[in-house]
Amino acid sequence: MRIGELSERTGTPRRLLRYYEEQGLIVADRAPNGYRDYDESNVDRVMQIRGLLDAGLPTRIIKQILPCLDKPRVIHFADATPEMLATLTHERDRITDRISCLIRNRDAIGEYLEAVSVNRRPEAVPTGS
Amino acid sequence: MRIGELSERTGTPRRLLRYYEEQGLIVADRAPNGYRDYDESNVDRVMQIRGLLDAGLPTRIIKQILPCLDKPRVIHFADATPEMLATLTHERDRITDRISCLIRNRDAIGEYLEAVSVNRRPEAVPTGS
DNA sequence: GTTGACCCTCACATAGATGTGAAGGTTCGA
DNA sequence: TCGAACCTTCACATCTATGTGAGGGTCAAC
Repeated sequence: MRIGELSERTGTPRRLLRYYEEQGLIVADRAPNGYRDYDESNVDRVMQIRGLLDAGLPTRIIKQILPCLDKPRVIHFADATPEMLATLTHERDRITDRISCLIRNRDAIGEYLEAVSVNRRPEAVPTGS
Repeated sequence: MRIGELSERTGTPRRLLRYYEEQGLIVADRAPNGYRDYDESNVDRVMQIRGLLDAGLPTRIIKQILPCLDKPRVIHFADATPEMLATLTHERDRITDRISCLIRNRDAIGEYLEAVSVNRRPEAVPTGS
């Protein structure tokens, strides 16, 4: 598929698809006329990328994570240098931190919304404190 | 406490503490000489802010979330306009999306690391596919 | 064979979070 | 009273992900 279709199917501006390619996050074949030619797997990959970017990861890190997401993984074990494994471990832990932070805050928002929906103007809310 | 101490205790450059204030995320009293004067609660608040920024939320959104985090909440119910509640609901859902994305990817990294630790150079990995 | 809808590269612009430093006031201890 | 270590504001710089558009090629349909 060409860039327009990928753009539509992923809701991503063409500009960014080219940018992700420049950053080494996706690869595209080229048709004889120079047009980029994407295969089906790029749809999922682009969604992954967007999700991770939105979650605050920079392209530099995403690039290192992406090989983990391909199944079967066999081919990619060549990348598994000790430094790479250390990086991955570290990033995994940082992601875990992010997750707990987000869960905490989401739950706080949830509780707030709950409290508001129960009583638009409460004098006191049982917070346990 | 003054900005230097808050900076040290939160691991945040002074520059950013001033920036967060400018964005309306924190407030500081002023000593007679003009120095910012923070109270204890700002330590936690700054950590919240940094966590959320790191998780990809812009200061504009963080500003709207912060009131949810204060307990007791009683005072803040004044902010609970319908638009605000809609925004919060929406942001909560977006955060939930981010969380699932991060969990998916973290687990994928985990599986990758696991696979590597079991066998540095496997011919085939049981992926279920 | 021209038009319209694609595609290409290149390049400059923007926005948000952050780095850095200048120019200057305050406070405190030697 | 001087210097060190704070603090202030202001302003320009940087990086990353994006927006936008110019200048130009390709191709299918009419």
